[in-house]
Amino acid sequence: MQEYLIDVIQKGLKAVGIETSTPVTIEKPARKEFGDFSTNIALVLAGECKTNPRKLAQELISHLSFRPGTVGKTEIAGPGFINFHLTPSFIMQSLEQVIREGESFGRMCSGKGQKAIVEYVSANPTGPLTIGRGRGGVLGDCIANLYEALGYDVTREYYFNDAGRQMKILAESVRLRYLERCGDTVEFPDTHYQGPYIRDIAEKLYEHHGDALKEHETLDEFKQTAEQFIFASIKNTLHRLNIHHDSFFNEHKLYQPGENGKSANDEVIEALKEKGFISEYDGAVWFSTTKLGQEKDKVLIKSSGEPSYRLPDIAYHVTKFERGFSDIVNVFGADHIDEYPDVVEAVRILGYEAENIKVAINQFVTTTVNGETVKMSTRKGNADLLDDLIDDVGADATRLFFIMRSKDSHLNFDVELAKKQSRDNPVFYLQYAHARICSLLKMAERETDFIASSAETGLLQNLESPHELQLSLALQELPEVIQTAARLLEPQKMVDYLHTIAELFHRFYQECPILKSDEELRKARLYLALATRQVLQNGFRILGITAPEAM
RNA sequence: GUGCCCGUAGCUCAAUUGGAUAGAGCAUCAGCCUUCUAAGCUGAGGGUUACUGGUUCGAGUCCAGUCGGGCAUGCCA
Repeated sequence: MQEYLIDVIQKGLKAVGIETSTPVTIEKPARKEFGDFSTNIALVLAGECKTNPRKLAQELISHLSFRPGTVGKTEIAGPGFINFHLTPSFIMQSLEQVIREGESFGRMCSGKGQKAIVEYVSANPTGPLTIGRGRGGVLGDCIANLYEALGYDVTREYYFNDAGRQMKILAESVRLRYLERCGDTVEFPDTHYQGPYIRDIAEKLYEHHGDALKEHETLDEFKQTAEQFIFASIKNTLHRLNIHHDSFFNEHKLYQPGENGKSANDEVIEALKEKGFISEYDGAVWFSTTKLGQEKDKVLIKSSGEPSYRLPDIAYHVTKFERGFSDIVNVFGADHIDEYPDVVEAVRILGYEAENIKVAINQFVTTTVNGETVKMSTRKGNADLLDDLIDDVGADATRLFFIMRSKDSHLNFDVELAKKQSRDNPVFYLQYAHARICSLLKMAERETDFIASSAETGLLQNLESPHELQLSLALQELPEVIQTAARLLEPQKMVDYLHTIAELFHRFYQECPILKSDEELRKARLYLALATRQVLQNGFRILGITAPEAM
C-alpha cells in the first residue's frame, strides 16, 4: 500500500520536472483528520528546489494519478504535508491478503538464503540463571524470531567457558561445602559462591560417594559435577521460557590445535601480528589498540601464558564469519559494553565485514522488593532466581515483562507487582483479546454455522465504520513492524504494536455488534475478527508467548 | 577523569528515528453488563520533555555545555 503511494508520488515528481535522489517517505499521521497516510516530500524538497513547500505540494498534487477506487482525497495541510485518505474498499482489499496468507502473513523473504547467528544468554555455568540474565535471554530469543520472520536461516548460539578462574572458585566452593557435609569444620571465604545450590551439589556428591572424595587431590570431580548440575538447571530454566539454542559453543575449542597444529587463538595472534597490531612487553602479548586511537593496549596473552578473555572472543567471532553467517547479532548486558569494540576492530583488521556484527546491549535489571531496589550478584547468592519468578508469574508474563521496555532503558522489575497475577499484568490485555476472538468465533460456528472460507472474504467490503477501518488498517502494518523491530533489534516495538491491535479490537468489539447483525455484515465482522486473531497469533509467536483460546 | 546508556504525567514506560495538539498502563475521580467474555469500553484531571544555549520551515529526538542516575574503564569473563 505504501509502495503504491510512493510509486505514484515518484511519477508525480517526474511529471512536475523534479529529478532528485531524495527518497519519498510515507508516514502514518498521528491524528486521523490528517488522513491514513501522509508524506513530507514537499517540505523536504522545498529547500532543494528553492520554492515554498505548500506551493510545491499543490503542484505535485495536481500531477498525481491514482488508480480508481484507491485514494479518495488528497489534501495539503500544515506547512506542506500531503495527506492521503484511502477508500474503504482499498483498505479491505489489502486486508483480504492478511486472511489469505494466514500464519505466514508477516513472513518475508528479504533474508532468504542468508544465514544469521544470534548469540545470547552465554552464561558460564557458575550458578542458576538470575532474573537479570532473563532479560538478555528473552531479548535474544525474540530477535532470533524476528530474523526468522525476515526469512533468514537462524542459528541460536550459546557461548560458554568451563575452564576459567570462576569455575575453579566454583569447584572449590563445592569442595568446601562437601567437606562441611562430611562433618569437617571449614572456613568459607566470602569470595566464594554463597548460593544454596552449592550445598545441593555437595549433598549430591555426598550421597554418591560418601566421604570418599575427601582426600582427592584435584578439583575435577567437584568441577564436573557442578558443571553438569548447573547446566542442567540453566537449560531447564530456558526451556520453561521457551528458549532453545541450536548450538552450544565451548570456548575450549578455540584452544585446541587444528589440522595445521595451530589453535584458533594462535591463528588470530599470527594474523594480527602480520597486520602489525601485536606488541609484546611486560611479559605479555598486547593488541595494539593505541594505534586505533585508544588510550591503552589490550592484553591478549597474559604473562602467565594464558589467553585473556579477549583473544578467544576474537577467535570466536572469526568462526562466525568462517561459518558463513552474514548477520551476526550479539546480545549482552551493559557490563560487557567495553568488550565488543575491540572484537569488532580486530575482525575488521583481519579483513572481515565488521559491520555485519550487530550488538544488542540491554541495560541492567534492578528488582524492587518492598519498595527497595536490590542489586544482584551471582556470587553473593542474593540474586533473585529466574526460576522463582517463572513459578510466580508464569512464562508468558516473565517474557513479556522483559521485552515490554526498550532494551536501552533500565528495567525496574517490581517483583511484588509481577507476583500479583492481577489485571495490572500487561500480558492479560493482549491474551484476553485473543481469547475473546476465539470464543466469538466458536459461538459463530455453533449458532450461525459460520465457517471461514477464503472465497467469502470479499464480504469485508461491507465494513465502513471508523472502528472497523482503523483496525483493518492497523492489521496490515505487521510486516512493517517486524522489519522495524528487527532493524532496531527491539522486540518492544512488537509489544507496543500488539497492544494497539488489542486496543483497537476491544473498541471495535464494544461498538460493533457482530453476531446480532445481518448476515453479510455479520460475516464481514467475523472475517475482521479472524484477521485480528491471525495478527495477534503471528505476533505472539515472535514474542514467544502463548495464545490462549479461553481465559 | 574518560567512554557508553538513561533523565518525559504521582509511579512504570512510549513517541513511526527530525514532523502536525508529546501518548499508554498503573494509581485517582465519574460513567457503561436482563445484549457476542467487564481480564473490557467511554470520559476527566494530571507536562516548562532535568537545565542552558545552538542548528532549521519544524527539536522530547540532532550539536555544545551544566546537573543527576546506571554501567564500564582488570594481565576477571
